Amino acid sequence: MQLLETLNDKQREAVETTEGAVLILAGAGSGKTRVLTHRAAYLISEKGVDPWNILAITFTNKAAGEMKERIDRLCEEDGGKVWVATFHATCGRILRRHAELLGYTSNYTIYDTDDTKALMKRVLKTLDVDNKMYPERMLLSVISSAKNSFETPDDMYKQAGDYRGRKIAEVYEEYQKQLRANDAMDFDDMLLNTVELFTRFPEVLLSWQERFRYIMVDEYQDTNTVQFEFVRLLASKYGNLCVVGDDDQSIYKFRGADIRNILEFEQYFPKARVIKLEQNYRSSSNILNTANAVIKHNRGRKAKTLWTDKGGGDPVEYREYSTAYDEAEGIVMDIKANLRRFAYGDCAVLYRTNAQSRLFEEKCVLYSIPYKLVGGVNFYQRREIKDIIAYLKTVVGAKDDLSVQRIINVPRRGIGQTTVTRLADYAASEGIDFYEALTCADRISGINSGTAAKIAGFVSVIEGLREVRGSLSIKELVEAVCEKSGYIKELREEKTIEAESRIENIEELINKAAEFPDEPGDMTALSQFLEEVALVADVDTLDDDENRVVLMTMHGAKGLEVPRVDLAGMEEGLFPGYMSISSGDESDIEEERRLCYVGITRAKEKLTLSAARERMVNGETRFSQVSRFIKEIPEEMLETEGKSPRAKSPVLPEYAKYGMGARASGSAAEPRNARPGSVIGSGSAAAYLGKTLETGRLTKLSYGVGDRVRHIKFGEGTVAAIEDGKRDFEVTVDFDRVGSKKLFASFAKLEKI
DNA sequence: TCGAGAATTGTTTTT
DNA sequence: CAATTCTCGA
Repeated sequence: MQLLETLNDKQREAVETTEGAVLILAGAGSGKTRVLTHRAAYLISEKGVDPWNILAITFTNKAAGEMKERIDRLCEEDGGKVWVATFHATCGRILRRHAELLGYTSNYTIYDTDDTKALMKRVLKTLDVDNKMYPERMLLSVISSAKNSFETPDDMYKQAGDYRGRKIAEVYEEYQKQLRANDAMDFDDMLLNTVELFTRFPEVLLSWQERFRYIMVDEYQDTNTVQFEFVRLLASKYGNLCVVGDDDQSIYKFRGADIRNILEFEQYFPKARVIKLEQNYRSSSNILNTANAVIKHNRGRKAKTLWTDKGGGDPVEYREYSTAYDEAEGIVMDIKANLRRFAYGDCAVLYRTNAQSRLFEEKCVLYSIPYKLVGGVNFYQRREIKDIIAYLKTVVGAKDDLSVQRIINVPRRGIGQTTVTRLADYAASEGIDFYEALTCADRISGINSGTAAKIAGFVSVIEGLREVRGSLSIKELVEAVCEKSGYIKELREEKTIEAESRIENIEELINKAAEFPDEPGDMTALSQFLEEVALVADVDTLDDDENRVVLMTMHGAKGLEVPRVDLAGMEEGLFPGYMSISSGDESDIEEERRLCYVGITRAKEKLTLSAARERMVNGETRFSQVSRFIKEIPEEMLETEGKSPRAKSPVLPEYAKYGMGARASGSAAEPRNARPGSVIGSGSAAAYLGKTLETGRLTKLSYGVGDRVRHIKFGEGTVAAIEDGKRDFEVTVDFDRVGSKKLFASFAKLEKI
């Protein structure tokens, strides 16, 4: 039983409780991955469970790979047979098997964010909706949250309070229709459809219940309602469900994650055993105390106190720079100066937004520091990669119009927008696929013979590839696509550095294809390859063994641990972000605070926090105050280059403004508090540090009780009451969608309609 | 049809 | 300051 020897009492309890529902509340760094891997190994080697019957769901593919490897190492039998995958990969694999039952082909396509955006554009065109009034981004996010709460277009239509709401429901309906027509699913659909499959076909559900008798879910705090339902259904026969999570690390509310899944787990599973892991093995006590100091400002969390028997370690540092440039330089130089202690691979720079990465990247290049940038544009989302993938999809015969339209003129074939529109219209009127329309282009009115010949050229490229696909491996097929389509040729002729790196990326894709095990002509394998490619996240490409500084967002850093961490951009308006401050909803701030907690707890030995007083945002210089999260840390816990940060009196730039850039204040959309020349907070050190944060007061509101108003996030509603509070008006609004909320007028930015 | 240059507009976070 | 969209001339 040496499997259990390396575990503490609580961990051991978690491993040994194999039957029934178990909720493991695992604080940051408390060894939850250890518990999960040991639990799987214990099930196999001590309880004699067939690895085939175990399902473990992780948050990223990288985590899945690592967990699989560790389980394998722990047990002599083949732990490799344990199904370890993300929610999306799991659903993808299940759906491949039963797609026909739901009216898809087993060849169905997965649409990523870019694809759905393109599709939405087309939806707006077919419905003749003004995309100024209804931006795609907003529509997609509304649809996504609808899907995450099982809301159909019909439901949405019935619930809609006004014209706008009904219009959005119509868009949702058409969007789904077009997805269907393209035999495609977006990320949300993958989960939704699996749940639908399980509910509509009990015999299918039963077969999977029999398969997965033991289920474990990692990062449970970030599951959404649909994922919860998926897990609940699967576990409802045997009831062996073990979830591991930490409510303090729930950072994906914007993506539909519902923290109630963890807070109310015991209500869903009354017999659930709850086990708390509170000993932290990762961070020094100075770091841990800092994390605790911040997170304790959140309400509505499960009581727990992380502790460690580690010593204090290095003091946590806080550095304030005058510009974001200085900040990047300071951090990078400091990493360089401390190389004896922390190798490049031991360092991570974390920030709130991807946009911040550029400065760090520049400085790393400047001082020739090896770095790895995670996030931003995913490898598989690069244009050239998506083009090749689109070719592959077309060649396999996926009825994905979007893919065909994407590549019909790539490389240049002289087939323009007008022609594509004509073809699409024709296809729509005849009720055929877009590609089919291409094969009879010469019969379509409005297309002249010259254009028809160009289209025929494209068709013959595809047909030629279709003829050979049966005898080629995936790798060879990718090569054939690059060759026959003239894609590589066009890039070569460009002779720019840009084109050069595109070619390199394509070669990288060919390498990936070569690694994929398949027989020549195996179309199922090709579908799998395309699916895998669609579900790769950027963190997945992170290789721990490389000796490079990691640059990424705090979201991306979840699940990671690094000896040295720099948290950059600790400024009000950036972190916590402007949106969370202005929404007037305290729970938004709490989510940011959890993110801060996640960031802090990534560090094992050394943590440095930093802020810049001045930073370029949207081409405008923005001045900010120090993040409230810094102020939540007791002064004596922070070391600030000998001096206390609060004793310093920083010089306030003349046009200091709170939150937004200069343009907004000039736009006169609403009365601004800060006229140029009137410095908020009077420039004294105390005011700068926000002890007496003075946002100025609105003296008049543009709306009154009974007026209809619009809120940037909650949508439309009616003003129920206005109270003249101490420092601001407190406005109570009954929102159509989200119910009644109390907001501060100066933050909420309500718009009268 | 297509490219160059102008204009506009935008901010979280990601499977 | 981008990145994307728009506009216009060839």
